[in-house]
Amino acid sequence: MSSEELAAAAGVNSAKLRKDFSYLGSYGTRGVGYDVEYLVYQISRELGLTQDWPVVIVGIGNLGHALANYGGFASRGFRVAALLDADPAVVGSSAAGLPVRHMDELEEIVETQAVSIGVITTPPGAAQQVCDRLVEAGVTSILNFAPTVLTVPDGVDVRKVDLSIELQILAFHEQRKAGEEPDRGDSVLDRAPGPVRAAAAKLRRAAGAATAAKAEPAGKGGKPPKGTDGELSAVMPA
Amino acid sequence: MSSEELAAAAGVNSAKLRKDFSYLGSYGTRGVGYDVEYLVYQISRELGLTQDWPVVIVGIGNLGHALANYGGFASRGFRVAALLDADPAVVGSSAAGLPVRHMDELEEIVETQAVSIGVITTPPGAAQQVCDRLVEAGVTSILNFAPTVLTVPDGVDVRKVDLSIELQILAFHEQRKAGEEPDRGDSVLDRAPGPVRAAAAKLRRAAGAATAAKAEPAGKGGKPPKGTDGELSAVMPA
DNA sequence: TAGATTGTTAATCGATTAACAATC
DNA sequence: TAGATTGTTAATCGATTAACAATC
Repeated sequence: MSSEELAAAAGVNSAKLRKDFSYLGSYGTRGVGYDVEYLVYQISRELGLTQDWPVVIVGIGNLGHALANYGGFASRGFRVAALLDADPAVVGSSAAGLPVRHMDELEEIVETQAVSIGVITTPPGAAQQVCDRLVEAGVTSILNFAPTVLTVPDGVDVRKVDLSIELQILAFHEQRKAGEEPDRGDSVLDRAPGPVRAAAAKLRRAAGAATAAKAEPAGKGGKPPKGTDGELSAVMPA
Repeated sequence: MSSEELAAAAGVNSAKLRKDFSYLGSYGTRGVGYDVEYLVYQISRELGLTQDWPVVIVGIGNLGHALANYGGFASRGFRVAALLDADPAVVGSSAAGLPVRHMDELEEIVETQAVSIGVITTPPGAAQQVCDRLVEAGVTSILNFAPTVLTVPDGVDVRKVDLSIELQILAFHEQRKAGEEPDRGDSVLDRAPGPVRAAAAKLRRAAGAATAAKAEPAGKGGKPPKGTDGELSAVMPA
């Protein structure tokens, strides 16, 4: 398949696609194109998706359960090495066919199964303590679903998942839809500088058959800079 | 507080911070700085976080439960208007203090409570059908947790949450850590072009006291382009 | 008024893309 | 060999940042 076809399918520029691929190596054939299966394998390998990654999930409430059952993990090479909880009422139950084990077994599990990634789905109050214990046991990457910022020593990676962020992005666009004029004629945004105009265009596409204009009261104080209409293109994804 | 102080706290450049703020309006005072409380209010308003956003959650399994209980929603102005499920065994139970209602009540709920945002936490097989029904009922923004790509008409926004993406990012860095030389001296990356060097530096920071080098077998075929060491800076966040 | 800091312009930097030599 | 398409260079475009006039 040619870079042109791949780029069309992915919705990107073909030169960019070729340049990005070139960072991984030289996996195409001039005059022919790319072998898709081979390409997928090479990218997967570079991303670490061909490896087996044992993970422990700590805190088996609803979210812990949901993650244990999540099909997307297994298909990307993540294997649940153990489900752990500190609550004796939960320990011994099972989720996704695995027994919930006690936190005290953490160290042994991490060591014997060479676990380097831990997932925290505890209540916020317990998260830092669990995190410290994971790190102490030898875990060097932590995925945190608890709404707390975790402190870790150098050499440990933490990523925080905020389940409401995507909802906030939707609400932002929803708010803009409500403010859109049903009339699709010229707008001050068409005369705005490049990035603002692009963002406005995307917005219009998204808004489609515009919803009824619900007037939003103008904020007190301060007027938006000329030609931007208070556009948040710089901080909000389309 | 001055843009300099705010920028230091946020870890960004102060000129960028002022420029970004200027897209929203003129909320600072020359010679003085920014009134933080006022600024927070203005940004929140622009992002739509000062509005009340009623949402429906469809599919009350573990993930639906977890989201219904998620504290981050309420604090950002999201109000659960209803929990819905098609399974009679689940309808009538309660989650987060709310009753689970039957899918058939969807249309009435969306209309009477002016719901414009729907959250889908059903199994993948049911997601498109649920999505169609939400759209039909008048929902114009959909947050999809089911591992399926949804098709929607123009004017409807969809965002898909893949719970394994952050885990994949951690695994990517974990893989790089394992390949890092404990010796922190010069590396081919220090002679690489700008973006690659920057990514390498970030990686080193993250890796901290390097973990023991676990040799990763080189992939068959194709060698990385000169000076990049197969770096994925273009596609992977730090 | 003198000092401080914003909002914005202009310069710089980096990322994207057009163009093309290399080569299948 | 002629046609096609990669991998990469150079040009373009856009985003970041330094600098500074405006002004509190």
